[in-house]
Amino acid sequence: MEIAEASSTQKKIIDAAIKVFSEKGFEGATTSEIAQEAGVAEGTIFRHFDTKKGILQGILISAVTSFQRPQIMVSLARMIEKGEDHSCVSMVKEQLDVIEQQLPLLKLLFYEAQFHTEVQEIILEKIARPILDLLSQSIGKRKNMREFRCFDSNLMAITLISSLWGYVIWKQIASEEETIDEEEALIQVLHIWLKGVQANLHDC
Amino acid sequence: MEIAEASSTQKKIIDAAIKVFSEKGFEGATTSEIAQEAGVAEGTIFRHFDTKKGILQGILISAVTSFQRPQIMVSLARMIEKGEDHSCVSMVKEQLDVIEQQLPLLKLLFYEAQFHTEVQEIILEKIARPILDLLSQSIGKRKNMREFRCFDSNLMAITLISSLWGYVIWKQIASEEETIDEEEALIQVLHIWLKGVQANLHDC
Amino acid sequence: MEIAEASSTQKKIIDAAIKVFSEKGFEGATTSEIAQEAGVAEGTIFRHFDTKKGILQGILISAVTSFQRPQIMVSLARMIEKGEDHSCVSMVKEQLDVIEQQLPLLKLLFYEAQFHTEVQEIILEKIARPILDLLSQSIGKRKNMREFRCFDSNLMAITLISSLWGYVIWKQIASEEETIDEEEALIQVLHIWLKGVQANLHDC
Amino acid sequence: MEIAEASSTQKKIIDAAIKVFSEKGFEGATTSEIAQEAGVAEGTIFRHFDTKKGILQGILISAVTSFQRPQIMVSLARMIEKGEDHSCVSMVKEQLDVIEQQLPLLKLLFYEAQFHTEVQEIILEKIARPILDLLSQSIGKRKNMREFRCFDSNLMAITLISSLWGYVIWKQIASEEETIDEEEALIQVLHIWLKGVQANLHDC
DNA sequence: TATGAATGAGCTTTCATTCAT
DNA sequence: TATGAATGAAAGCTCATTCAT
Repeated sequence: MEIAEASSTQKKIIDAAIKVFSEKGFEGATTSEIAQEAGVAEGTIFRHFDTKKGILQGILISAVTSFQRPQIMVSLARMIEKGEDHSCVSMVKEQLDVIEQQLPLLKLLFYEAQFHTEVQEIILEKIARPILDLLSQSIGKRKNMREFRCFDSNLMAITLISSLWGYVIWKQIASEEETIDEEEALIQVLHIWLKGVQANLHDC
Repeated sequence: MEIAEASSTQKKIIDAAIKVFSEKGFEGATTSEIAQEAGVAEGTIFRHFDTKKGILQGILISAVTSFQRPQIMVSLARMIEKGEDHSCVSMVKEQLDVIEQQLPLLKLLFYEAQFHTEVQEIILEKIARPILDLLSQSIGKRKNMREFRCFDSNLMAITLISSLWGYVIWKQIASEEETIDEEEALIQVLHIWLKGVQANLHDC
Repeated sequence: MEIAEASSTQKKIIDAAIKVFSEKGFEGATTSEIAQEAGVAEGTIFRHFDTKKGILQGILISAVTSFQRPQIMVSLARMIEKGEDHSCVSMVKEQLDVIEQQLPLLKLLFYEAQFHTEVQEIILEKIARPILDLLSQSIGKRKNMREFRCFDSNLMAITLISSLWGYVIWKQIASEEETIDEEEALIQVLHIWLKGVQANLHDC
Repeated sequence: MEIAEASSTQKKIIDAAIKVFSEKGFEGATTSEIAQEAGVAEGTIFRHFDTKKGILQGILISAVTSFQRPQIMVSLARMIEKGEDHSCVSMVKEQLDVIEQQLPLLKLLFYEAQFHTEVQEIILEKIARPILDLLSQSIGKRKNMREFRCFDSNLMAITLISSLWGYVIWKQIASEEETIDEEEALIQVLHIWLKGVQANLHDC
């Protein structure tokens, strides 16, 4: 399994880079630190990636695979199509925990996108757009059934995603504060959104 | 007026640093670039700030003044207390534009907060917390009047703020796309939230 | 004398670089070695020259000044115009010693010219061409007086220069061998050339 | 025929190294580039040569074979012994073209000789000295016949070689200029030298 | 106080060389 | 024997910081 082994070095570097970039930011991280974390020589990094920026793109490519159609979004879409569903909420909760673990990576990618056009384009086309489309479609179906208000579907999707995002970020920041039960909090966030987008009888 | 002059130099540096940090990020920016942008010698920077990080804190301090109780939040609080108010919406819209102009700075501060504890603390205590308290209080009043659902006030506030934040970020990213009228979009976002938090008669 | 001092750092670097490049070649030399030789910090080099190659160009520029119309060539031109002149020979000898001291630098510049177009162009236009023109003109005058053969003037000049160059190089390489007296050798080289280019009565 | 194959690999490496060294200089060339040019793995180079410098010596050894008694020098020696001979001139011309094709290699070897004693010694003993001896002997014979001036034989030989060398280099550098016919130029160079060394009746 | 040349530690990157396969 | 991934020392270069003026 030579190929597997070859790519295993690459994987080690990617994993180390995710860790170090997440902790220090892209510019704040050093290749020597990444090498050490990966347990390889610094020169080895540059046999696998042309430049330091190349590592970032490598991370992105590997991230695209796992974020392109994240399970949480599929669950959310299902929840939207079927109306609120408590079994669904617990699934969403579970998957939100996964997202939280990757929060530093996500923040890194979204932030660095400002400075690296290639990164921005890939994130937009391969991550943000597919997710948004997925949710927009589900939202559109409910709109057609007159169950959701006839607002802009994208906007409704964004409202949902950013509410969840805001909740996750807040949990991180205010970690030591007295907060309500996590599952309860998630339910409240989803309830607010669901009720917010529900159509009145005489709407539209 | 030497003091005035000194502080004017300081202001020039702060302004230049905001520009350069916003464009390149904190680590990506160089003090020499900031000096050039400010029209001062590189050494001069270090008469006003001990270290590069000191400039970031300087920015933060000057930002705290303008963000501590930003007009937009006051308007939002008023809107919450009085119920939806169209005159209020147009004010919110106006102030959201101001926010948008400072978006790079805000993103910078929020992002760098991860890596610099002092920055994080100041943002939390001087910006995030006051804003959240302001909104939470207004929300609390409506809750007491049984007009808002008896959800966690902080959570409701976060849902509102992050919906608006998400909307602003999306506008930036998807700038060239066909989007609905900005004012209409803002109204939709606020409507979703307002309806989402409104109490049913038999709630709680 | 601040200006003098500022440029003195630059001069120190140039002088050190001439020494190190001459000893190790351009690629074989390191900037750290140059810095050490110059007695400055390595970083200082890059305040004065953008890149390592920039140092080479800096050397060239300073060399152009001293080689553009080297005294030896003026003496040679005079010798050519007046016919052989023993006082002239001793002057040429003297100046040839100067050239010899700068031999490593000259070899460096001529050799590196192969790899750096900018260097090549400057050497050609600012050093080689003026020298060749100077000699060609003097040769031309004698040709017009029917005292020199009607060969190509440039070619005659090249024959002279390269004979001298060959002699100097040989002296270096075969330094420890028994060689004839230097002044005598020089006279012989010049005699060969002078007799070689002299016109017969019935020439042309 | 493993030995034959091995040596063929070695030859491929030598040929590639000549090309790459000629184009980039010794220090400027990389072993990876040589490997690629040779169509072998980088590691393979080090099965045939201990170090990078070893390749240079390998080149030198293979060059010694072809330069030790180059045909052009034999032709020149014959020309000297017999006096000017037009059939000889055209042969010299032909062989000078061969030299020109190997000019980069020759320049490389002569230049690098400065930095590598072993290279210098081999060039001196195996190339320069034999050539010089060959010409000196022929010159000596004419001197004995009172047909050449009683100058130092080595010096006369050097004058001849460097005139030709200077001519070849000049052709390269000033390639795009209007120059006289190559054969005519060569004849002029040789005429200048021949007439320059010819004895007057009452010489010595 | 403001300057900007100098600093030197530390960065990203290169490359001759090694070695398990 | 040939391979090419891995190595790590050292390269060129950057930049926050200092300090004499």
